[in-house]
Amino acid sequence: MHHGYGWGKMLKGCGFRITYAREAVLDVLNTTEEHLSAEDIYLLLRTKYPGIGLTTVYRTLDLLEQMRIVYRFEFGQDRAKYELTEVFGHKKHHHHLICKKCGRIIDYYDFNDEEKSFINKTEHALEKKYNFNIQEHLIHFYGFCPDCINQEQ
Amino acid sequence: MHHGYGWGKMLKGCGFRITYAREAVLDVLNTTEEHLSAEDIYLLLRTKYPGIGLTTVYRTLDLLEQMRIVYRFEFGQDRAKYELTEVFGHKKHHHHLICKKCGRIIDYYDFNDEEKSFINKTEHALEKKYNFNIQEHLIHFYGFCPDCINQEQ
DNA sequence: CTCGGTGCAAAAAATTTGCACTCGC
DNA sequence: GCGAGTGCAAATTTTTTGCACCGAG
Repeated sequence: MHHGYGWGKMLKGCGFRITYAREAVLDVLNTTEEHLSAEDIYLLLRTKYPGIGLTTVYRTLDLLEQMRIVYRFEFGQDRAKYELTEVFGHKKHHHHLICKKCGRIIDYYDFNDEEKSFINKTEHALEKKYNFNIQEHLIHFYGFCPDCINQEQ
Repeated sequence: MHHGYGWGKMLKGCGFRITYAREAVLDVLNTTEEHLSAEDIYLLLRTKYPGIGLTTVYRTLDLLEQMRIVYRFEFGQDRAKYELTEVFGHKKHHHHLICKKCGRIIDYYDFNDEEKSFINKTEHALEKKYNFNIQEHLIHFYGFCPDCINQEQ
């Protein structure tokens, strides 16, 4: 059985074990394009990997977040959602466009060069000014998607 | 009694009433620089405006968010936090720098013209490409603050 | 005087914890 | 075999809802 994405090595290297539940969660995350909540993952698991509890999914996601294998996002009023980081998943770095009405989330990859240089510059300036060690950023645009614009309040 | 910030007119204009509880919540939001959770606001209220329940604070914040009088933020694992929007508060538009360890939040204003033009450009491009109507953006940088860098994991 | 707004208690929703059992190494 | 990892049930935490009463307009 191969843990093709490097997370196996990553966990082992930090003294954590490779378990059935962890494989299951990572398999689901690798197999979908969607942004999944802990419960979404739990429900998707159950066919292929029966016997895993929701508690374990939460605990696994916490661990994976700490290991920087997944990102945890909070979009709007919903529950937290997770996706693999660039290093461990197959999605490149992207930002989000979120519909305030229906909650639809679009990953967008455009504008990257400009964006990258802007972000780097800002990060450096902030690190210097506030003496912070910046590790990541979050850029979300909120609005109404085409389907919701019509029936907008 | 004057509702000096325009929110009175705003609420009335939309058919909502000016109440003791709403004044109380808005007074607290106006009086602090901090990012406050519903419960923070509830606790701060109690001295000056006794008798208001936490439920009402939640309901008031929901209303104010819908009226675009407050922003609702979710930073990290914490509960949601609120602050007045530019139009109704005394803070200008800003972004956030957040410590992943202690949760400290810094508002920074010193993003330059470059940042503004980058954001505008991006918003327009996204609106065109995805047919979205974009209303706001959220930019957060996450890292470790000076106090936490030392004892970092 | 009439609803919209409110307090309280109770429910729901999301996540975390305690504990005995299991399984990776 | 030892201890990290797990499932289950129960607890917590945060937010929402039901309902009778109150007060703004």
